[in-house]
Amino acid sequence: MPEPAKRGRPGPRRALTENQILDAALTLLDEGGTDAASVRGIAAKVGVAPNAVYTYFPDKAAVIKGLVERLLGEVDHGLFVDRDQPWRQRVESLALELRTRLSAHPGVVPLMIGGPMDGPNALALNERLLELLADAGLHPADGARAAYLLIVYVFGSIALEVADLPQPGPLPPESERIGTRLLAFSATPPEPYPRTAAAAAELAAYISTEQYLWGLHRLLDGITTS
Amino acid sequence: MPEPAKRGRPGPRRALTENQILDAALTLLDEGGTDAASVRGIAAKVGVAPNAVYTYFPDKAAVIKGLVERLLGEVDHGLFVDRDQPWRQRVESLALELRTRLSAHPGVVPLMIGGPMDGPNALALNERLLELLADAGLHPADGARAAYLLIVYVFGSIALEVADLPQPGPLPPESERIGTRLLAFSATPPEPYPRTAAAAAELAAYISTEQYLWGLHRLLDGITTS
DNA sequence: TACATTATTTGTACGACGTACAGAATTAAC
DNA sequence: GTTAATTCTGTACGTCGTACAAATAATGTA
Repeated sequence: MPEPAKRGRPGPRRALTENQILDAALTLLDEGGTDAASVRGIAAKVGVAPNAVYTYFPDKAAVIKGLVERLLGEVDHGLFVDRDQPWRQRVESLALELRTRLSAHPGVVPLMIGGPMDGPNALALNERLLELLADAGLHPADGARAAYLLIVYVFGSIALEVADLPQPGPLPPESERIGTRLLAFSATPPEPYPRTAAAAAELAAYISTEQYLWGLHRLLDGITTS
Repeated sequence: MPEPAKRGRPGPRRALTENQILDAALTLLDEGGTDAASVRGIAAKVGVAPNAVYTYFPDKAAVIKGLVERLLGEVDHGLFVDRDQPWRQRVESLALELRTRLSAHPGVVPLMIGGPMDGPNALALNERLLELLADAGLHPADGARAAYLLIVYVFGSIALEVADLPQPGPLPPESERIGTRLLAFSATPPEPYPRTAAAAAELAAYISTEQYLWGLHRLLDGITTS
């Protein structure tokens, strides 16, 4: 929505766009963890003075907010708006899609939990979920509560996963912690401990996804039998 | 566990203790929010130079960790270790106790989610929950999964509450459109019901607790019918 | 009592952070 | 060519976490 333009115009060759800034922020978060998204770092990444960022965003919080919004905007609604599909499958698609999108950028999760998610895309997703549950035949009141439960589950699950993962580059000194965690949470204790960090990460990913689905099914059972 | 002491001894009047530092940190968090717990602020609160804190904690993260641990150490185990009580009630007691403890200090929640919770008290709680579920007759594998689900639910719920996400609003008026009703308790309360801020807070507290219990029951239903 | 030893606290300093403000640079409209 | 609008930079302030060395005060030993 660019204003109709007044007298004078752009600036000097316009070195920046909002999306470049968000790209830089996301890259930094992905490779350096939650604390790596500094305004100065972002500016450096796009080759600009630190305060140039403030031409496009009022403050750092706005950058984060924009980033979260863009991420949420990427979720594929096509997966769960199809009214001909069984509703449980649609909920599952939504939950899995969200999880996939978010855990692809673990550094973002603490930031998005840190502040209110009231952007248009967040609200749109909320709305979709409510519609979906209404399609499932739930009374609006029950639909709202079920939506709450599902949202809590999705975000809680991701937050827990992220909190457990090593934030910065190198993996933790000992994979012992992963081992005990899996022992506590997984159905079958990993008989052979993962040798390499990559194997450990892969196993953890598999188990946590499987875990996630199991919990989701229990949730759905709870909702339907109420 | 103070070392047996060598030759010389204390310092100059020992102005500090770990607990005083944690107290100051908690007070700051309570009255100023998550960002208010700065090392300098803590030091000022106990009337000491900023770096004096580093005599007792290696860094700020350790202070936070100590604070979380102390908080978790305060949960009353007596409420749910009684094997003669019905297990569902015991789980409920644990979940509610945790929620009460944590939402009494909302500023702490993002901090505790920010890092792994691997302190002794956290692990002890985990252990208690697993024992409880074992008492309930759940197969160890199912117990572990149920524990995961419950933990996700408890922390996710609290995190969501703290993050000011859209929670289900007042239930009665069913004629309203489903989407807009959810907005009733998000970021800025529009015009509806509560007149005073105190009344609104009270109502919100009631609703979110009630919501929490409902979700918990759905969870428990899901677990038992699996 | 005097001394040496040790734990605690402070003084000072550094680098990184978010961001405010004034000006330079650049472009478009007149 | 002048003018007005926009974008970016230079510089600066206050705050943060925290490292290092010196000052302080209490203790155990002599």
